[in-house]
Amino acid sequence: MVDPQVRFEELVDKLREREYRLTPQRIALLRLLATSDGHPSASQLYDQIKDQFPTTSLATVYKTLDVLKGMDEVLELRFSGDDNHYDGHNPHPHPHLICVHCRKIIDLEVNIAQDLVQQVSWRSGYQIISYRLDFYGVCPDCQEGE
Amino acid sequence: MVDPQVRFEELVDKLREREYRLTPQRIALLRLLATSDGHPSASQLYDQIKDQFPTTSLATVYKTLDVLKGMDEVLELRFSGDDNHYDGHNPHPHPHLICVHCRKIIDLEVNIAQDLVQQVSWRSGYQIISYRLDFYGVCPDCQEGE
DNA sequence: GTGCTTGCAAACAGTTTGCAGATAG
DNA sequence: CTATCTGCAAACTGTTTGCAAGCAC
Repeated sequence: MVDPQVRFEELVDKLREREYRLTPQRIALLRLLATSDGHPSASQLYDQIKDQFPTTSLATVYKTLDVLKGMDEVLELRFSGDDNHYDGHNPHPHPHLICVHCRKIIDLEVNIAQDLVQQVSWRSGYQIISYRLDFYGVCPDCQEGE
Repeated sequence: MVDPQVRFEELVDKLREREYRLTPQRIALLRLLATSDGHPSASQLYDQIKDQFPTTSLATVYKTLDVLKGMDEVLELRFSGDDNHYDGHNPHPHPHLICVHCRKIIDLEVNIAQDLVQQVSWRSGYQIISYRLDFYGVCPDCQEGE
């Protein structure tokens, strides 16, 4: 994983390059995205920003996330019956592993799916643009507790 | 794919077995699920049922879908920024291919992901329960039109 | 100073729920 | 006959939008 500080500065630079304004709220969000290694949801991000900026609003979080999504700098993960989660480290599609018990979401480092994309494209005639691969299971910690 | 009529009767039997009541609205929904080979959304199903039962409601569609989900007889597919779609043919997880242009959803017959599940389970220590694999792309029809 | 951004509140969409009346078994 | 199911309407959840005031540049 990229160093959080480096990633944070990268995000700041990208916003500046495109002449987006660097408000304190945005800085706080960028820092959170760069440092939190889980995959926080919008409201989790909001809760943490609120500690520093008590008047901040969820709408602002969403608006900034929209900007970042549009720049392909965060990956939005929508889950069944859950709110969306955001990955600001690696904005490109990659497999995730979700614990159905504690809801922890981890990245799968292995990029097993790259071969699949080629195969599927070839077999179906589709021009494959992207994919989404999630595994649902019980993580080692939660297996013990049962 | 299983013959729609056979699948329809199968669904009817499963409901009867568990002593759910076979109302005309439910019969209509089961028939739709068994025959429609796209992956209809709740409101698409509702629209079609409404032709036969003008007083039917979306809530009833959802309630019956809930029953079927609970029996593992339909697979609910939630998509980003879209409403849920339902697969009543093959209720077990399998890969899908979604055209980002015409929104068509097709099943991938290949079950490439079975090996992956094993690999991931072994590498991560997770007890894998299920997975979700969607490819996003442009289908052959939509490629021509561009 | 200009106009992008914030933050509130209200709107929105899909889904779920409560309940009185209808109906399958 | 009775418990389940229907269908309406209202509630709910996460997300989006409109707009006046605020602030980055």
